[in-house]
Amino acid sequence: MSDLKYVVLAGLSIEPRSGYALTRWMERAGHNFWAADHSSIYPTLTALEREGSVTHTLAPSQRGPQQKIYTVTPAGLTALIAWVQSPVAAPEVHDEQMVKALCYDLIPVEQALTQIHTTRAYHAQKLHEYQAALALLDELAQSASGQYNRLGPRLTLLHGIVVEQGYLTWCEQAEGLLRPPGNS
Amino acid sequence: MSDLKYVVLAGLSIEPRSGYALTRWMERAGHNFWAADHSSIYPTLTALEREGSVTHTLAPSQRGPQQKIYTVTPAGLTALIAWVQSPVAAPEVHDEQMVKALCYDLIPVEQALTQIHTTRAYHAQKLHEYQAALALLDELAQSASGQYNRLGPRLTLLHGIVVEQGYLTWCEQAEGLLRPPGNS
DNA sequence: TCAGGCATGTAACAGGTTACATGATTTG
DNA sequence: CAAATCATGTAACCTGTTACATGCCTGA
Repeated sequence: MSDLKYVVLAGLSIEPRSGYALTRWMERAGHNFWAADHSSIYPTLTALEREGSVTHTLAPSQRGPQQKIYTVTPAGLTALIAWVQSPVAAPEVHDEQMVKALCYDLIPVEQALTQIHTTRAYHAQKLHEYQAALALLDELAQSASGQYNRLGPRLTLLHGIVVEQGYLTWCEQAEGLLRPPGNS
Repeated sequence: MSDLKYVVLAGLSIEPRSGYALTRWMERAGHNFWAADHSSIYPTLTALEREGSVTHTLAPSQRGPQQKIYTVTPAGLTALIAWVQSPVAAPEVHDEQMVKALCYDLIPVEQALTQIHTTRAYHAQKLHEYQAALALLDELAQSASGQYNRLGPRLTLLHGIVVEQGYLTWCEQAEGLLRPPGNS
């Protein structure tokens, strides 16, 4: 039972969705804490359905073919809750930028700085997205009658924001260290 | 050619090491940006040697059996430098805590708070380790004649510190949101 | 009509993890 | 003398990715 199952269950517990919508959601919201591709999500949904954790109903789509809208079953919810209560594992990171930074002594300073600029732009963009999403959440929380006022999505968004801010801080520190001292 | 090859090359470019020492290093320093186990490091070293990127010499050990000390070859260094200069990929994260946080609406607040306390303790510990390592680096940089004064290790340490600080910030925010309002 | 987004899936391959397997040396 | 740490490796399994495969609908 891989963790991806629980990620998918978690995604569906917020709101029933199609595999395609789940993929989109993982790209946007989920990407700051879990990476997954549509080609692993579809088989996971099939497996979850086989074991009785989700069911699907067919629904027409505005654009494109019919969708399978997946919903968490009571059994699936029970399994999800049990997992949520189990001890957390440490986060696992694979950050190429850091491996490259580790080797910045081996390349010209200019190139290292250029690379960091690119990285900074990427994370500034991400920060922007998360902040916009949080603003949207706030709006929905005020207008709607509480069903959009879940803690979960807010917590992960806050995390994303903190992470991106941290990365930007690091970029500045790195630039400071790389730029030759006394170079204005 | 997996990225792990370059992680290993990067680790060896800082200092020639045995597979065991590399594993230790990945656990400590490397764990904040790349997760890998000894059972993937040994085969990677074998592969790197087969393609001429590293060589090894045998060395006796104080404790335990003989070690294979691996060194990066000129060809390996060239390959590493080329990779370092190539565009960076976005970091890939798999953070269980965030998936669970996403589901905190489903469990009692007390349990969520307990889980966050555990997480906070973990990251506080990590922060401590990284700060101690940075202090050690500073010492070495002052005393030794520059060979310990590489930018790379300092950059990744700074990143680790920023990341852990960010995580601690998030834990506080999460506690604030979870704790029932008006509960002193 | 054609490019792009919607929508779902499969197959082959690459990668990493768990567990297995071995054995020396030191510390308590 | 037992446990922990040092030290290196292998094999089976699981998982996930890349690429392949299909087809509808909409807007330019």
